[in-house]
Amino acid sequence: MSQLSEQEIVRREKLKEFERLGIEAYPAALYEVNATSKQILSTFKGEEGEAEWHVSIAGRIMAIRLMGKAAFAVLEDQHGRIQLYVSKNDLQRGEDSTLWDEVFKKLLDIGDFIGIKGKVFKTKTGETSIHVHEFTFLSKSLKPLPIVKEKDGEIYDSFSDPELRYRQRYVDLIVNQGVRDTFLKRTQIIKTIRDYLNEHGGIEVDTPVLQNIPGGAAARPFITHHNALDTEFYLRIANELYLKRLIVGGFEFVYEFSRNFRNEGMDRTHNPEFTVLEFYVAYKDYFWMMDFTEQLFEKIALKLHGTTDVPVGDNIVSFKAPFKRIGIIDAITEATGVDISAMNEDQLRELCKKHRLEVDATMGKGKLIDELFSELCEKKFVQPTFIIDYPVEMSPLTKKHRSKPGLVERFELMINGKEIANAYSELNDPIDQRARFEEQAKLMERGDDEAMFIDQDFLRALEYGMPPTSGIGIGIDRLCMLLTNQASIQEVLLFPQMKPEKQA
RNA sequence: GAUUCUGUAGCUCAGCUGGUAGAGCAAUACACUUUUAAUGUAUGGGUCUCGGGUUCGAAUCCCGACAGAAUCACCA
Repeated sequence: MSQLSEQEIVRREKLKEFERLGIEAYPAALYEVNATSKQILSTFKGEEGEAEWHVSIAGRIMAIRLMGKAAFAVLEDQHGRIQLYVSKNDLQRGEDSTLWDEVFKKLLDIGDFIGIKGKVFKTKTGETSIHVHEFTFLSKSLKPLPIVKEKDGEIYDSFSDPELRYRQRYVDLIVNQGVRDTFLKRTQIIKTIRDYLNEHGGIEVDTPVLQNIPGGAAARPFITHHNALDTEFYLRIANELYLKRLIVGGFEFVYEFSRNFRNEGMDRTHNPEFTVLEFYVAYKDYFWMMDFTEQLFEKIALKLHGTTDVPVGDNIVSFKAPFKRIGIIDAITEATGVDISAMNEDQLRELCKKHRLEVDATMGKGKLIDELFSELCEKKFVQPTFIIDYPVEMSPLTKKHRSKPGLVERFELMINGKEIANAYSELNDPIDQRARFEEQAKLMERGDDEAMFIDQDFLRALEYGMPPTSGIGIGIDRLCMLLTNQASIQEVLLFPQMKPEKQA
């Protein structure tokens, strides 16, 4: 604990004053609440003849404007802020004016929690307020909050240092109006998805985070150690292979909001732990999945914004289904003007070099095409677009295309120049799957540290037979960034990863 | 991981070419019974991120560390 500031000392001294007056600064008893700031503000009209409305509400004091024998204060509860009007007369108890002179005027600080009872009214200037006739101390705040002021939409003295905001998210949530709203939206997005999947027969499951073999994606994992087993485990990079095992087991529609962990760089679109929704539906293919996905996205946008047109940065993104669909080969051909469909690995490498893309010997045909696409095309897709039919080399878990040789039945959903979802007709041929894993093993030998491990148990499961299935992974954090119009992943994660704080 | 920028009061910031720190809000005291960035008067508050160096003298210049942001690389 570092040294206390002057203001912290003052607040601590007030605690002694509480004791002297016999008032509990941290009372144990519940406080009965029968209204919220939002309810009051949205229903009270202040018209003549309107019935008197006595409320009991609780929250944190965010401002005090003391004016002699009366005062205005601002109370913040979960739903918003409401103004309080307090006067000496109303807190007077016979001869005893302690509640006003001592408790309200001297001991109450910005940041303290109080409960109040009073009558709703409108002030001269027309602001709905509560005329307080009783107040109870609920919890004392010992640290001064940053004071953010606002007038006509203009913010003064904002609490804006990103480091402080993310490390002390609790303070950010208290003082910055709108931060709480972003996270409520995140919750609503997830709830909308969950409801939608449940309505369509989805079963929510939990699969292991600690895995022997980190499978289902190309990424570097975190490694941890189990003491009793004296074994290394990996934190999952994806849950795909486990969900498919459940399809083998007879579930026909499973989903999981999967916290995944990847030991890679951090920036404003990457956090070491992040959330992906994956779901798998038996007897479906990737065409069905595109239909289902665009319906889902349209529904989320409507639920959240009441419209399918969502502002994202400088653009308006339309989530109105159906979304555009284009083959990845066509997309690259369009961007480069060169038909790459018949090119071999060396020709592709040359093309990459021509566009000044970094390539090396470990990159196979699939990676080269991926490179071309993500460098030359990805950013162009602002409106939701399904990029479909990827080369087999870059999709080791995807079923071969039913009619296009060399391709697989896969799509990625691009929105605002970013990949938001990735889906396929799942590869369920165990012989083919084994061959694809062996390809990956070769890539690993060539030095690709993101190539997949061979998961023998997963192959064994497939050998028992998996129905034709379509599956998808949707990046929930990025979806939330889109729908809340945030440019940084840290704005949609309550506690984004940070380097450990140095203790003084 | 690389490059650039940033770190001064509880918060947001100022501090020119080196002379030992300032504003607004917040706090404290007083005044004010419908204010709303309330107002007025007065007061207090700082190991200038940390550690070295140059200098008579460093918030300021140099080196290093720590933390954050932006861009790039890797990736979702």
